[in-house]
Amino acid sequence: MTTKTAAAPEGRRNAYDVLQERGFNYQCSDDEGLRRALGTSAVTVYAGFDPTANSLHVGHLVPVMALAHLQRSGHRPIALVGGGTAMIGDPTDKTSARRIMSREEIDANAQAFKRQLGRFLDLSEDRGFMVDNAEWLLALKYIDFMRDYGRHFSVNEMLRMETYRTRLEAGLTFLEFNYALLQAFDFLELYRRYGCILQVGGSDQWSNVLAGVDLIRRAEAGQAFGLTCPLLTTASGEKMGKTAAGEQVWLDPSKSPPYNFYQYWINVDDADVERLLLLYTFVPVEDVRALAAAEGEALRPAKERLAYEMTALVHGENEARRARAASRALFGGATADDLDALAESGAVPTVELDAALFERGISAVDLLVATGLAASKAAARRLIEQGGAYLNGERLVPRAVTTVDARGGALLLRWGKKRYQRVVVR
RNA sequence: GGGUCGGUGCCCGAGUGGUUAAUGGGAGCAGACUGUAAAUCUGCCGGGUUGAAACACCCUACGGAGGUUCGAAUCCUCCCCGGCCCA
Repeated sequence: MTTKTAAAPEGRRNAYDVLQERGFNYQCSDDEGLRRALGTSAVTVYAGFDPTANSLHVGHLVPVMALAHLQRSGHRPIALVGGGTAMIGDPTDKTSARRIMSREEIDANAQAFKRQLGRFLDLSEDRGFMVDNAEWLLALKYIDFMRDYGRHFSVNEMLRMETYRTRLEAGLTFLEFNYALLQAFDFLELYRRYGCILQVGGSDQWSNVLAGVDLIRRAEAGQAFGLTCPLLTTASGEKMGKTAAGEQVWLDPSKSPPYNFYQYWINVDDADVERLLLLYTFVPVEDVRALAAAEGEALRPAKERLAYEMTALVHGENEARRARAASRALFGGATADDLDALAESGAVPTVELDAALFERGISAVDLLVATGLAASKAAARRLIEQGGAYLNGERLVPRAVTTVDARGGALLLRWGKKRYQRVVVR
């Protein structure tokens, strides 16, 4: 895999500058100091991920890419899985407490994370590795912890943090209030065990990151750094990594199929393309600038590049090629027949339906429901009424769909302008 | 523990005995315009049944469980959860 090549295109440039140029640096505890540290020797750096779902999603990926760039510049990344902290829940950006997860669930999620992170980071041997903070957090003794570390934290200071201030109005439990202490302790532990002196995280983690830097100074008189990446929002101000419908875009192909994943990226706002190419791909900066210089429809190649690179990184080149071919065909005016070859490979979203349904004739409404395009019959009716349903490229009216429509044993449904669903008659 | 205010549809937030599937805003979906972009305009926006269509019928819904009433999101009782104040 290309991401695992040791020699970075950036050569021996200071990793700080690489990150700076690509837009990763949002806040830093000490820009000068960090730049110097990164330029002096190989640094051990970590980013944490709480295993609260069985897959990472694209929102996690910015810090991951930051680690990847650092690794390519010769530094050593640690992917910290928050098996211990997941049992508490980070109050940041949440209006209510997170549900408590079981140990088994957390472990299974952590395993899934490791597989996915392996596509971006070389987690073998000495190049980089993964650790689970459950290793030290679960063994903590309350009294010892409070006496040794609790005294380093000022409640006055914590209460001034934005994170807690907002939660003070909605309600905050002591359990969650502790999250910052534990994350700070993680950093300290990694500092002690592996000489880790840098934590990278999303900008929402800023206060937690700083807490760690402070703790290392107070407890060990050591110098560590914190760096946060911009919390991605789209040009229109919404959180990045969610589909229009508000669903997360996952890395797990069973949750977000490669085709959908590809489509997500090709549909981003014009204004976001350049930033996303810089943050989410390894495309050289000059190339990104050139691609993104285009305007209007000419920006399409830039979006295609973004979608392709992302899909290739997450799902591999093969899947990326198939998704791209399917996307081009679907939006290039291809008919159901043209799509057969593509569909064979499974690149186009496809469902199978029993031939008997078509032999006796299935209503347009039922067909939309049966294929999963419509969430309910009411929704399907609504769509047809409004003229947003298409069958084999023609507007679908309320009628029975039969084998006549399924030429070649397949038909192509479209919901609105963008959602395609191929149906194979079996 | 005491007092007090509150828990409404995906979110925010009106409603305080019937005309309420429940004002309004946001989100979302569709159409028009476009470039698989944005903005704008229009329509839709709990589910199901019959139907060409429904102001037709049924179910579910206003934290939970009971009750009062011809009728409740709206009144009463108990419980659960949260804010604020006091301890």
